Amino acid sequence: MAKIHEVARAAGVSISTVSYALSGKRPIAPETRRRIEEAARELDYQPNAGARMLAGRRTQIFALTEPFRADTHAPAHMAFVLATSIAARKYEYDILLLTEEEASAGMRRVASSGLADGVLVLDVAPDDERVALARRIALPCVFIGVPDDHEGLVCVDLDFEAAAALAVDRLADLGHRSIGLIGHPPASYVRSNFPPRVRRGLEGRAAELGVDCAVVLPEADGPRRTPVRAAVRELVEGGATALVLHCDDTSHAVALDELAALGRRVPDDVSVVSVGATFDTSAFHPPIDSVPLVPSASCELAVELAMRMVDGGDVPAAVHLIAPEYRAHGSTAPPPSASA
Amino acid sequence: MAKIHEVARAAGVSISTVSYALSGKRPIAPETRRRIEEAARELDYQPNAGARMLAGRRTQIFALTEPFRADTHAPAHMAFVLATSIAARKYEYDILLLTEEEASAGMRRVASSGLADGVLVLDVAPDDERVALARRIALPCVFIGVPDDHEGLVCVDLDFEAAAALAVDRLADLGHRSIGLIGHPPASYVRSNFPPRVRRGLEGRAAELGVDCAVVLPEADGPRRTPVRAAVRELVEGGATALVLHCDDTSHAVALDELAALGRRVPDDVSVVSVGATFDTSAFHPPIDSVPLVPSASCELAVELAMRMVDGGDVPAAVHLIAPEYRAHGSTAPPPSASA
DNA sequence: GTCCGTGATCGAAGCGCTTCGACCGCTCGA
DNA sequence: TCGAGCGGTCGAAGCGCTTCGATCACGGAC
Repeated sequence: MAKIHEVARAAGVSISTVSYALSGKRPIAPETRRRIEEAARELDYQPNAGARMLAGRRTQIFALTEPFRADTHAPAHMAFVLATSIAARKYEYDILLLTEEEASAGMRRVASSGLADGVLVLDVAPDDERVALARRIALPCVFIGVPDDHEGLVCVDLDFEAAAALAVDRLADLGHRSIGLIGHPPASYVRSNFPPRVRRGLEGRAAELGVDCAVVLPEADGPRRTPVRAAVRELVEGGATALVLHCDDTSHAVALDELAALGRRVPDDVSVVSVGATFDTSAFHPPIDSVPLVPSASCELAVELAMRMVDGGDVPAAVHLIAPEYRAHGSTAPPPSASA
Repeated sequence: MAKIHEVARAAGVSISTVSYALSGKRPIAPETRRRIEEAARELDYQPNAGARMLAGRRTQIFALTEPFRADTHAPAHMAFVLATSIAARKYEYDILLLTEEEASAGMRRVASSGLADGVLVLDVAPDDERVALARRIALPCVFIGVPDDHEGLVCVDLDFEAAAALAVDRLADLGHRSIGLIGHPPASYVRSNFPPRVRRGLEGRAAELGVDCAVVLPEADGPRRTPVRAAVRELVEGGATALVLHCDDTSHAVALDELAALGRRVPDDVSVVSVGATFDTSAFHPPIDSVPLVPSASCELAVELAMRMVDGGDVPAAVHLIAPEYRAHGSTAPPPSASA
């Protein structure tokens, strides 16, 4: 709770010199700077947040709007919140949490009270109500996810189409001619923005390559995940030699379990690739190849763009897609027919 | 982005009158107040956050420290974060997120820069490092959870001992003389503060009432939850006529599934009670009686205490335990032997 | 030797709000 | 009738910081 004038007195300089020394905005003699820094350290000086906001026109705060919908997949979203927070701290920014109904009312409030320098929008729905708001408020907004109508917005996201296509490429390269997708529950294809993109990417690239492609979207249910098991059986018995998984971690585990129950070995009998997972697919038995969704990648880019906007740099209003990356863990191989 | 002087001009009064009218801290003539409120509404006036912090010595912000440990159960913690945020908004407070390593460094930073009026501590470990920090900083701190060493701290939590005891009471009242507890994985009994309290409460009350009591702590594992199934079998075959569940939602579902697989009906053959669950146990098949852990109850009390401390009221440094509540959903009945 | 440019530092003016003390006119009790 | 008291309002002093000139000493160029 030391104040700047105490530091100034301790260092034998004026208040403004302290400010310039600490911000580096004007040249200060090395010896003077040293004294000031030492005094600041000894007094445990931290500039008062309110005063800084008022005088500096910078709050050093980003608002994070996160609706926490009932169907929000908690672990994944926690990972995004965490990644955002860590990315922001690298620029000395803090995160103010705006939840629920507050996601919209809060955005407005934060904008007009000048509580934050920018807004990061998480858990984006295809028809997100925050889109309209983002266009209206005079605050940099970055969407992590892509709403249907994203004109004039700055969005960041994994290139899900390319991610799915990458998985298809890999499998096709190995000689697979028939692959199956186990997706999220059907409801997710309405509420979230990315499941349809994975499906599109997969089917599109499969068509380009002349690869057969079946899609099953198992309903969500209890711990038995019966629909997932049924999906695995359906696809494998239908002749698929490779499975692409785009679903939650439990479904991954259940799918592997079902393959084992069917006596199909991975990767000898069936190849498996995960697309868009935020969890660690190398921890499964067996470890699974993955084209992951990396929260820190999206969040770091989002924060970087937000910072540029705050600093007055101009950032193209566009969807900034992050290139996918294939992580091999040994769950893919040529199909049995090819080696036979 | 309207400023107070614009409101003052529009309403034909001085700046201070606007401030008093809006804060209610001095009597203002009804007609004047009306004009001011109207002007504020029309200009969409929101006091500037920085100016307010500086002049008012109130930030209207609570910091929330949430370490997001790897073993943190995401859905439960998201529920707490959300509940805290909602509780805080009732007092017009916002939540600033402090995560990870930042949980400690951030507490210090927030305290000495005056960014928040108080700190809410979530996901408390028995030997939490934030305890020492809380004693050192000059900011109201409220722990949601009880660390081992809580002297001088303000803590809020469900009375887990009483919750477990309540479950035992209910079962004993119905005539059960042998009950089994299926708890969290053993590791949780070291890392978290509440599992041991449930166990203590259960065993203690069971001993008082002369009820047999067996405890199994199944290891965490994959989606099959084999250890949970084994635990159910072990307890039921060991003669338990009632199960107390203190574990995650998947384990609940698996336990019910295993009972069904064993041909034991709930509640006719086996009674089941859940203790300390944050999820909805009435959604299971069959619905399960519950002595729940209600995030909003803990968080609302925590925020209320924090507000009192901010307002200078004195709050006893103590563990504020919340009385448990029994929610019947039809999963308990007298044991078969009693009715036979 | 004078002048000017430059690096280093300082003083003071805000930033937009809250709050203290003062003021003014009115009512009511003595 | 007079003054105390009070409801209602205003002006101004900060809150702690950033930042814009201004200042000053010093060296090099002419």
